[in-house]
Amino acid sequence: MANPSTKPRPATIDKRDAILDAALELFVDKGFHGTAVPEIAERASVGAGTIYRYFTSKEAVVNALYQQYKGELTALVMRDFSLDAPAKQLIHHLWTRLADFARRKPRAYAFLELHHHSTYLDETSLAIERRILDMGVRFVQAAQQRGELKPLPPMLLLAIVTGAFVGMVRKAWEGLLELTPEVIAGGETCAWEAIRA
Amino acid sequence: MANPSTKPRPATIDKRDAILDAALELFVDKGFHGTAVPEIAERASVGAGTIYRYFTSKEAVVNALYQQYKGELTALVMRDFSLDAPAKQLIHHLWTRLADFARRKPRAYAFLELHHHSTYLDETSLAIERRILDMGVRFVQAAQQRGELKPLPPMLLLAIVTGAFVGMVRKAWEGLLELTPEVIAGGETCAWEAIRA
Amino acid sequence: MANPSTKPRPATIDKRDAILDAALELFVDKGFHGTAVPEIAERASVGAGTIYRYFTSKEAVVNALYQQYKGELTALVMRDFSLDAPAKQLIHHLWTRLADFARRKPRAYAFLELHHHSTYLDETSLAIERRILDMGVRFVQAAQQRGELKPLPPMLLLAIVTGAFVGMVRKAWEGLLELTPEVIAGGETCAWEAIRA
Amino acid sequence: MANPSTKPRPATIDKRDAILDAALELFVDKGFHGTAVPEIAERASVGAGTIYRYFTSKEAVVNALYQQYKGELTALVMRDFSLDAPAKQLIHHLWTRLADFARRKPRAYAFLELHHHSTYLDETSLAIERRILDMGVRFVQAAQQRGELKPLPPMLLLAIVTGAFVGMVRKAWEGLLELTPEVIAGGETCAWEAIRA
DNA sequence: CATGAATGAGTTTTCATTCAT
DNA sequence: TATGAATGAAAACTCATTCAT
Repeated sequence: MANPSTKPRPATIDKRDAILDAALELFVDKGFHGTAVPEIAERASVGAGTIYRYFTSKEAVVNALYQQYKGELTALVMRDFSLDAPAKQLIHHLWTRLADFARRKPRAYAFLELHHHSTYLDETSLAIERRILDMGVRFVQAAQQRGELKPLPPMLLLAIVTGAFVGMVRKAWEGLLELTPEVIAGGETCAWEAIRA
Repeated sequence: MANPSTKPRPATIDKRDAILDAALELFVDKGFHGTAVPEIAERASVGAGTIYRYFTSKEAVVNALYQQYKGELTALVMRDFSLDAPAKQLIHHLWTRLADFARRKPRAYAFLELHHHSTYLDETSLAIERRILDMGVRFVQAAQQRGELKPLPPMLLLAIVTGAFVGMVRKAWEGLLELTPEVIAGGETCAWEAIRA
Repeated sequence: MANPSTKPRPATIDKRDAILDAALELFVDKGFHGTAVPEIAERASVGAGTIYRYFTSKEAVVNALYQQYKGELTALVMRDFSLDAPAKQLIHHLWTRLADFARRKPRAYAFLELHHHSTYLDETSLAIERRILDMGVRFVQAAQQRGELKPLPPMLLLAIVTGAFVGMVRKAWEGLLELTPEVIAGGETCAWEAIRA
Repeated sequence: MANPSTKPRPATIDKRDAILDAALELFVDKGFHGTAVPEIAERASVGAGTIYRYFTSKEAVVNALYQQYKGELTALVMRDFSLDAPAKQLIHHLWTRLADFARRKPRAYAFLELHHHSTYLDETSLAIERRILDMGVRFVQAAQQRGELKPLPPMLLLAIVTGAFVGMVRKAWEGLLELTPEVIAGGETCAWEAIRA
């Protein structure tokens, strides 16, 4: 009642978001093929047909989700990221930003993690992934040239750090580890000592 | 007369194995729900109905696969595993055994990794997983008491090491990293330095 | 505005009824297991999947049919049934009401008769049957105490009368007997003289 | 051991009979379409393929059963059946012979009763049924001409008597009535009084 | 002869998508 | 624009029948 001039916006955005939110939860819990479109509709409190007014297909929904959250995560990590800061500082930046995202939006992080390389992701989604990886490799190489990191294949160091992070978060999903600030900081220490020269 | 012990071989074992092999590949590539039973049958060069002579359902196939390979991997890691060896040696043992398995049976390792906590795994499958985890935690605690590892939550250290390993192997699946002996050894060094006190 | 109470009519009720009608015919002709769901769908001029919007399974369809028609028949027989009327009058009531139903809805009567004790009937369906039988036995006992019926086991007298009725109707199904008013009345005479004291 | 010269007979006949016996039970309990051929094989302690050495198809099994028992029952009823005996005596003969069969071979009687007019019976099976019916009608007509029976359509009288008998036996199947000699005799009295002039 | 493993056609059921309202 | 009833193609699964042993 506060803003009677904006007519078609609120509902439209609300619906699209409701669909994406519902899909996110279900895809994480039951997988893409294990989730039925009417199920998404029901959880979104939306008619089944409505989903097709916002997305061309079920695949379009996963890809929209993937691109939205991968973009969000990338932006979060990139902001204030100085390419020539010391490696230790870069790791700190990366680790805390990722942890922040994973704690604030655990579903979204789980979704990105679980749907990495699925057959139903389109070229756009896969391209984002590749671009981020490329950048990571360049950072590692730069730091290695400065002698800050172990002289191992950059891809291996990247894999170790991101793998360790994913390992930590997954245990948290399973309820086996609580992501307290201490745990996150401890994980960062491990990650740093894993790759430092 | 020469070999009276091999009776159920002719086709029975072959067929069951063919089905499991086909299912392994497809489940890794397209997921459980993304794989149709007739698809498995075709790749196994077997009639669709035949699958139901060996397994009661599609779920029974995933669980058979999970239990077979998880058992195999567990046995491989456990053999000659001395509980009171120095932590560094334990990490070496774990890392090389896992890497050996992941290199020899990459599909099987990928399968185990991707299907960890799926809704279609039965209680037996999930119990195996829990048992292994328990054991891991106890080893870490023992080593921590000897002052060999960082005084962080055991579950975190476990997560860091296994996460790092999975990260390494995943990059190998994607063709971004080759699992040469040097790379594997390098990864081990990282893992060890990540958690050493 | 004129008729606000009839809302779910347009197609919902029509479709459900079309499915039940089609299933009734097919179940009578070919049996429950002998009838395929798409066959029902085709005869009902409905998509195969539509059946599952109205019934949870094929079994649910038989049971819905059974309960609908058994209820209808029971209500028809019960209406104006005076418990303490002379037995001859009760037989007349019963016989004519049953015959009326059997003539107006021969398929439905055949269905009820053929599916009496099937393994796919659920507890609700079987309970209806038992309740009716109980009532019949009580009527017979009362009439026997008044000396109107033969002093034989009530269940036997019940069996004789209902059996005779079913025998008559079955010959009509087979086209060997026409259910004219005279035939029906003749059958009633037989039934009455069969059990009268 | 008494007769070493008859080699292939015992097993062959045993097997065929075992198959028929198993099929009889299953068809009565679960219906024709509800019974799987391998199920019959298992209950007959015979390989599934063996059934096809004795019968060309599942349908051939039902028809063999039908013809065997219908023939047996017919022969039993026909033996010593004098066409010109008084109707009361004929009813007694019929009723006691049928009851004898129904008590000695309840499964077989149930089978004949339940499978009367099924789509899977072949022409031979159906012809037997028709022939018996014809004969029944002629007996009734003869007795009517002698003034012993009610002047109602012969098919109706036949239907009443056989229907009453079936009604009696069915209650026995359901455990609601015990086929003692008294009950059987009581039923006969009812049947006779139902149709007597 | 007897078998039972193997099969593919056929069964019941689900679900992504459409479209009349 | 939003809906959800309707659908048919495709899923999981069953079973009558065959055939190598």
